[in-house]
Amino acid sequence: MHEVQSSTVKYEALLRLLRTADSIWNSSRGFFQQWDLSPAQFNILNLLGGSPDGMGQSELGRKLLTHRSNVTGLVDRLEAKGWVKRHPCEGDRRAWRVELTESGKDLWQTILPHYTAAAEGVWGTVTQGQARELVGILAELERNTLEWSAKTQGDE
Amino acid sequence: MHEVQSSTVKYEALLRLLRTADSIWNSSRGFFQQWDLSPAQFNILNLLGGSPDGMGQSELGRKLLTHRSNVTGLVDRLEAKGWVKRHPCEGDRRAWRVELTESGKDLWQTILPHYTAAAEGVWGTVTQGQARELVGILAELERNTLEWSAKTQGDE
DNA sequence: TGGTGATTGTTGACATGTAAACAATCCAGT
DNA sequence: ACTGGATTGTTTACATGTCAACAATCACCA
Repeated sequence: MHEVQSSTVKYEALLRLLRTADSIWNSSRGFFQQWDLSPAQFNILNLLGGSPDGMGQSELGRKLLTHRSNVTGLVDRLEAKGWVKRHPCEGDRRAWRVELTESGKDLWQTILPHYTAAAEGVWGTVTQGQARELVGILAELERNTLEWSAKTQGDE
Repeated sequence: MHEVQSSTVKYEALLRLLRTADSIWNSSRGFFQQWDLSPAQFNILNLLGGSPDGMGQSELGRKLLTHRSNVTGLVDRLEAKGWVKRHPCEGDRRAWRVELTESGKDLWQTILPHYTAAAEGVWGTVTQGQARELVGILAELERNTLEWSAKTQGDE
């Protein structure tokens, strides 16, 4: 049995990566459901929770790798539920500062420990060292992806 | 400097995993665009390309980790473009066999080498051995995710 | 001051995704 | 043969995502 073609291994490893991420994302849906949140909505809460001064919608979009037009609807729905509020942004009349409301902060604080515990559980017997190494590889993948996509398609 | 809390490292590694997958998926959109395909549509072609006898829609959904109701629309659009065709399924009058058309096969064969080359490029300096190790960790993550989600939410 | 180009959030059209409900059909056990 | 439970694909309603176009505003420079 000779060495398997590198291209095949890497091609399948890439599919596996996408599949695993999909799997985790999907099962997180059931997890957040108990607080009537979608994974995407929680990501916004989580980002705002670490940002006492709030954040503009375009900035939210950049950090979550999603288009700003998508942020509009996400913030709309979170605002309707009372977890989040739009404030006018001093010094820029185009923009909003999106901030957690008091109950939004409470909700975030409630969820956070459950969330980190669940994340811990997903790793199971994988050691912290392995996790660190994985992060290193992921960083390289992301770098190459962006580089390659800039080369082929330009910046916008 | 003491050891960083394991929970923090693993929590962030998980976010990183999701983010990297998102990044790759997004830039693949630009890649497939040159053949007027979305990533999701290509995944269907790719699955059917390796399945000479075609596949039922529910089966497609299971392999792509997506709901069967979503497959309906994906196959509709691929059929409208002529890459794919629904045949009645012998022995089961509820189901379709979805198969590539001749031009669908051609398209798949055209894209495949570009696709594997791009996948290769994304890995950059990451060795095949590292890729294999990463696959092992991903498998464990997926196993734990499913296990945990079955425990918390039941099977359906 | 005025003009030009970039950035902000929104909208509309559409693709992709979930979930529940539905009719048709299959299947297993009686 | 029949009944009950599972599975198939579709439909509907809705959340999430992309993209292009838009008006308002900002930032900078001549």
